[in-house]
Amino acid sequence: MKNQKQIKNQKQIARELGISVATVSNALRGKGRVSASVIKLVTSRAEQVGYFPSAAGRALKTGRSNILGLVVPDITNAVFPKFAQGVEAEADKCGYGILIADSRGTQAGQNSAIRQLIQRGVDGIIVLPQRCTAPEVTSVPCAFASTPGDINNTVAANHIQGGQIAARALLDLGHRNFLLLGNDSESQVQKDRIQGMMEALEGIAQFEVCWTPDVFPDLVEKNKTGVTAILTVSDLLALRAVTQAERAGLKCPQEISVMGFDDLPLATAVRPTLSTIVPNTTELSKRLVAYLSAAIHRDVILPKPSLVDMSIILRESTGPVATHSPHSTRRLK
Amino acid sequence: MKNQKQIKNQKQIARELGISVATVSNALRGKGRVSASVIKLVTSRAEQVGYFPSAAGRALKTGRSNILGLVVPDITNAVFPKFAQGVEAEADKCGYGILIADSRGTQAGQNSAIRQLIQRGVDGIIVLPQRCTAPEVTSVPCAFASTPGDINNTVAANHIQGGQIAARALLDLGHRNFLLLGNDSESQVQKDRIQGMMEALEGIAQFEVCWTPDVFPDLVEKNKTGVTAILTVSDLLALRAVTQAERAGLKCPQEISVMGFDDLPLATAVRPTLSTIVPNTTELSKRLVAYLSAAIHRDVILPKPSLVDMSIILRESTGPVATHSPHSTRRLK
DNA sequence: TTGAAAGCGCTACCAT
DNA sequence: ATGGTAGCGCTTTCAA
Repeated sequence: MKNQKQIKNQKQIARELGISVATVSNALRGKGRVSASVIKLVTSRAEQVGYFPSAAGRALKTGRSNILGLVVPDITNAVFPKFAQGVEAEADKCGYGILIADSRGTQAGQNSAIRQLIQRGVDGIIVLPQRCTAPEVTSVPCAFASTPGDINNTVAANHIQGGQIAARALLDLGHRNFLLLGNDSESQVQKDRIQGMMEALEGIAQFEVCWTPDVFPDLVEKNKTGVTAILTVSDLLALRAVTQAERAGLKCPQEISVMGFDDLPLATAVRPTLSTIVPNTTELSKRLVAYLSAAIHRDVILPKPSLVDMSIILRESTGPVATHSPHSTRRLK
Repeated sequence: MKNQKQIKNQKQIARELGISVATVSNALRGKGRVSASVIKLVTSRAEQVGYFPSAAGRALKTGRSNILGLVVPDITNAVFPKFAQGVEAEADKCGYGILIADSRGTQAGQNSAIRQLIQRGVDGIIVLPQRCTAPEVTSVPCAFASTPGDINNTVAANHIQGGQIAARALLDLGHRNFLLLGNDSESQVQKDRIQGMMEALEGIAQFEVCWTPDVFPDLVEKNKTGVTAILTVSDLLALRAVTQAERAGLKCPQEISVMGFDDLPLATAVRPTLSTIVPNTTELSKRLVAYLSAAIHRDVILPKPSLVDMSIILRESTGPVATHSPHSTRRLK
């Protein structure tokens, strides 16, 4: 017991210094009117004994824990880590800690996760909703990161715009015959991305949409019919397209270009490295935390919910359409 | 203000019921000697008004927050999510929440993250150390997840054993000429994995170790010299080996087998799917949380630190050595 | 069986 | 400029 280094509190510091706890508190917080000499005395003493305020005591008094909850549908989902990192960094800047909760992909799990977090005393909650399910009404501020819905506290990546810039980038490279690849036609995110692609291609190029729950289309055959570019809704799918193509002897990007989505870590770990559409997780996190912070402090004007544009990173998996290819654009004209 | 649903506390429940707070507390916690009728009365009332105890109040009184800190070197590291999920699940089972902190890959960041967590009042901390750097002494129980070191509160995946089973699996498939692939010869994890592989192969098969910080070995040339199997230290590296091989016209697994490590999500997303060595994150998490829980409650006997064996998953990227191949084992004999 | 009261560590109000 | 004190919500001891 004795070897356990005792943590000092304000009371003990006050006693040792022969002053009151109120003065210690005031001196430490820079509040109140305390003489410079006492401030110096107290702060140096506090430093010396390694004092830091008790989170519980402060939370009880102020009614704030300075902790935000983060509900994620599935931690093993590859897009989560980048997001969590952004949120953690931004929260840290604002003095908040992040308590994570896994909703295990179910609506019930999501609700129970939210309840859990509230009971743990978080000041606000960020939810990455599972398939855009409606939120449960809660007693603390909540912000949602998802595709735009009807709720007004949602911040979302602009997946439609993301799909558009993916398509335009390949149009710029001369491609005029596309294969659009998704793997979950129920996912609003994927639907939005595909929709954006279609909007950008409509009337300018040929395209075919292909949802592949399990079977993968025969890329060689597609290529024979003139396809020179594949737009996918995820890096994982893009990777699969690339490996599938190369196995069949189709060189990427010389004979076929492939575009991914999300800029997962694997995008730069594979060869060819993947061109991809990257969500601005920093900005998303910033807005989510800013919204919560404002709501927590009961600011009158809350930041507007909004869409955050995505950007593009061109790497090795995309290239100009091969002019000498028998399947190139020229032939279609 | 008025529309904000007021959260009830014990005092209010006590007043409404015309009894004392002490009785409410006792009834709710099943402690003390309270009549069954009062218990029923209080619990039903609590349920009815949606009462839940204030985390801050309880923490202040008990000195425990029921929150564990988790320090990770880099959230975007692909092995982290599975780990975090395991820890979160296990902690949840034991009534703990998880507060995450990113050490941003530096020793200084790690120390500051630990300090932060302590200030937030966590009861214990799990650290995934950056390159096995020594821990800073702390005032709360700490458990480390890493390769075995000298510290006695470390739980680690048995990377050496993992390397061994990777090698043995391919020996069983008839392979006798290996290429061992790492990409960071400073990493203790990678060194252990390679060491395990070498131990299993020594005296039984030929092998060559190759550290590839940037340049990738010419697999076709290696294959010409008889190599039929590649053992890597990560799925990412395995994937790169597979794509490299297939680009060069070497079929996987028909002509060359490739083994990964970690069972990242991408392992099943690519073709061929990757055979890999998978750490038992569930067991690791269980032991870490169990250790901390025991330490927090000042149990006399603490669970022993220990190594957790890894297991193997055989998928499509490995196969029997081709008997007809001119480079197969027979030729070496 | 029940209740009164102390006190965990902190902040803020009000006196001095 | 400084200090006394109340009280945040809870648990626990002790008294009734």
